[in-house]
Amino acid sequence: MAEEAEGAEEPVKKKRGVGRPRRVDTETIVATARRILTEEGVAALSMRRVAKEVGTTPMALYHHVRDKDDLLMLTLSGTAATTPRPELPAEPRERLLAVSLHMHDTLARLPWVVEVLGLGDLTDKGALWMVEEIVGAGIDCGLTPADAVRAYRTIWHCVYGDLVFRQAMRRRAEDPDRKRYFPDMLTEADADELPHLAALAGRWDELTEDYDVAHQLGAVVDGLLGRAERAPTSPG
Amino acid sequence: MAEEAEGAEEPVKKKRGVGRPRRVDTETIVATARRILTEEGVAALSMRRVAKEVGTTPMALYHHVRDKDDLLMLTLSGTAATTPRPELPAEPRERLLAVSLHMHDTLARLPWVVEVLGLGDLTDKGALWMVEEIVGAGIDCGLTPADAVRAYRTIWHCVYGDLVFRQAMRRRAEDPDRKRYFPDMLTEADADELPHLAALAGRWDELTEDYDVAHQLGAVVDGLLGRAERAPTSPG
DNA sequence: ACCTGAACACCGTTCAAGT
DNA sequence: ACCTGAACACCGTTCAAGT
Repeated sequence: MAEEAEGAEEPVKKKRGVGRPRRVDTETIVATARRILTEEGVAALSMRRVAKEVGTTPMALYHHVRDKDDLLMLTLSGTAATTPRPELPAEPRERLLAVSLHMHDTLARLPWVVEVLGLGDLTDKGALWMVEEIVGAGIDCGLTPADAVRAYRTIWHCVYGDLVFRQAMRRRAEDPDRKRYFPDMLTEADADELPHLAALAGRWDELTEDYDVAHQLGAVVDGLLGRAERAPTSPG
Repeated sequence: MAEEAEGAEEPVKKKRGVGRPRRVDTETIVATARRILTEEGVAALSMRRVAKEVGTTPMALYHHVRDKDDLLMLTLSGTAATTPRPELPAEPRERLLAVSLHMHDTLARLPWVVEVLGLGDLTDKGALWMVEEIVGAGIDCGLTPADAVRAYRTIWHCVYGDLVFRQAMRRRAEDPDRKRYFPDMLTEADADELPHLAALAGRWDELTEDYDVAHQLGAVVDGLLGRAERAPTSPG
């Protein structure tokens, strides 16, 4: 029984390179795509590249996936399971914040996942526990189930937005001859129309780097919980 | 000489199909790209397509823009000016909310802009008044300038996230044979591990459609303003 | 059922050469 | 300075045919 479980669990990989190309199975295709994404990012993934690395023709892939977007979504499944599930505080507001931050910090290490998530689907079953915890904690804080879902969505937007623009910032930092726009585009003449921005221009980069998602999420959660925030969180 | 001036000022367009192609200028290139983006979206934009519509070779474009990303960023300039600037309430918290919503509603009508903004730069000078107003309103509500910038960034993440996933939802709705993942992936067996999600699965689509950015932003702003929210906003 | 070969209609960008 | 032609090294996807 131990062996059976072991064999069923083990991913196939390209163990036998000798014989003629074998029939490919969907999991090999998805796993290969996931490896390319992890190592080189979304821009490096092409159907032809996956086919080549799997040892088949591009068209063979279309027997297992509908199209490239479908393949991208399939690569998400199982990624949440690669990060251990943390211990969570019992107090619901703290639990809500802890899960939100766990979500953020996990994804910050998986830049390709952020790009694929923009396609908009929750496809990794192993990630649903985070949604469950956030919604559950919201309810425990006094929100209605519907409001807890709305709160989850808003928190997700904050997390996702931070990740997207953090990645954009990193890309820009890596390409040194990239043009800068804001705040460099501001001239002295703009100080009349845009006084605060003109005053802050010199500190903009510093403020961008200082941006602390954890702190901001704390404030956002306070707002989302509203009056429920001050409801008695009975200390035992 | 009159002809020379006429030719120089007037945007070229394809008025004269007869003669050999004229020298192209950057603004024509950018305007053509912007038209393609407006009419057909980011996926339809290619350097070759722009070159063809401008009446030149792909390589001529590289004399005016660094690369495709650069062209994309240049297309943003001037788009904010296409939406009239609204009257804003005087009360700072309401002004903050009104500008944030104006930002959202403007971009909801410009889906290609949302895609390009993911590149991460504020390139349209005509859009900066919104940042100025949000930061200014934050300061008027009692935030420090630094906290007002952080608040602006968090609000922007909420706005951007909503737009991205709203667009993804629309895309999915337009492709009827696209696979659905959540909540369809939930089985009865998941009700143990994911009780709230299982209970809410049937209402998920309804809750997604009901999501009201204005309402959520109101809560987020409350949280961001924190105690300053109740500070006296001296009426004179 | 699953896979292949060839083809269609494209990409972004470099390079050396022209005017 | 500005533009061109040809080339390089790719794309996603369709179709008809093979086993």
